[in-house]
Amino acid sequence: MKNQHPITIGGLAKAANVGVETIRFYQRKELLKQPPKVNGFRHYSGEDIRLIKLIKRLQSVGFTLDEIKDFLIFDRCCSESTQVVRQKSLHKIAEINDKIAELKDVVRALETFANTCGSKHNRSTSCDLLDCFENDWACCENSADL
Amino acid sequence: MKNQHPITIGGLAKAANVGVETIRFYQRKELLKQPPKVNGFRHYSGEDIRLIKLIKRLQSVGFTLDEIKDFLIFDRCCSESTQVVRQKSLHKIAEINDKIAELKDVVRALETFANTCGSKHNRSTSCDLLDCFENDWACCENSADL
DNA sequence: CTTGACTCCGTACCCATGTACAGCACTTAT
DNA sequence: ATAAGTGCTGTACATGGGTACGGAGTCAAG
Repeated sequence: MKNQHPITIGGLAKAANVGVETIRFYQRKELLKQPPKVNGFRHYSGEDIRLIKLIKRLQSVGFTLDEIKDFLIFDRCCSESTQVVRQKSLHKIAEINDKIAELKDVVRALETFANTCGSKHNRSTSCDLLDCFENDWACCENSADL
Repeated sequence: MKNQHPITIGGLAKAANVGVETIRFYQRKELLKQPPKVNGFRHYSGEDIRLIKLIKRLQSVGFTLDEIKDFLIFDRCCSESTQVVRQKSLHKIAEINDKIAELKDVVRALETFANTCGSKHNRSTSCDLLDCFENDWACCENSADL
């Protein structure tokens, strides 16, 4: 009886749908902790699979690996008071809400573009798209710089 | 009377709040058209300022330079039918809406984390944050991979 | 006219996020 | 017993998005 073969790096890669090199890279970056080694082979757990999927998901909505690492760290290592952790979470929430608002603006601008500029033929000005964005965004001449 | 000194690359950089090198980089990448040269010096317009600010703004919400270039091109060069442009815009809108939905999930997960895990002291499990994300996200074991 | 600030062009370098590969060890099937 | 297959370590390369720099030309003020 072969003993319940453990998750090695290849299996983890397959399960989490990333390359083995990516896992090693995340370990070097300390996004993933080094798992216990048996005979020089690393043995992973189901939690590692979930963690990698979480990382990929957060990445896909615009977090950098460093940001993700921060997140995981204020969970994983409890040196910080829960107050501090709470603060950071709230801060992050605010940031994300800002981003959502920006994205909504982009959607509105694109809708305007699709409905008017993109469908009419009076394309006299050189940059309708720019106009759409500026109207729906109120950014450019007047507001503080990005 | 000094003749209305024209916008040179340095002025543009200052006005758009980017480095000179960034502007040249965008020109190499064809995100910005080459402006007319006078005595070998490029002269920019107010539209260039607005354009760079737009690029930076789009970038900050997650567009790559290539995507932005596509956008600007289906505005600028009218080789494509308005139908096609319309289609592309609608497609992009759908993508952004997906992203907004994902970001909202992240916010909910973080709120849960801040309100419960982050504030309690019963931190027995090794990864509360992971739990919060999975609960508010329904991703990990069951859904199709990312 | 000289000096300093600015421009031009080209190339090289930087950081983030991987991806590939070389060289060796260990297990397992044939 | 040997060849596949996987793992380990370490280093090198790739791509996106810039950033810096050297050497030369230009322009405007003193």
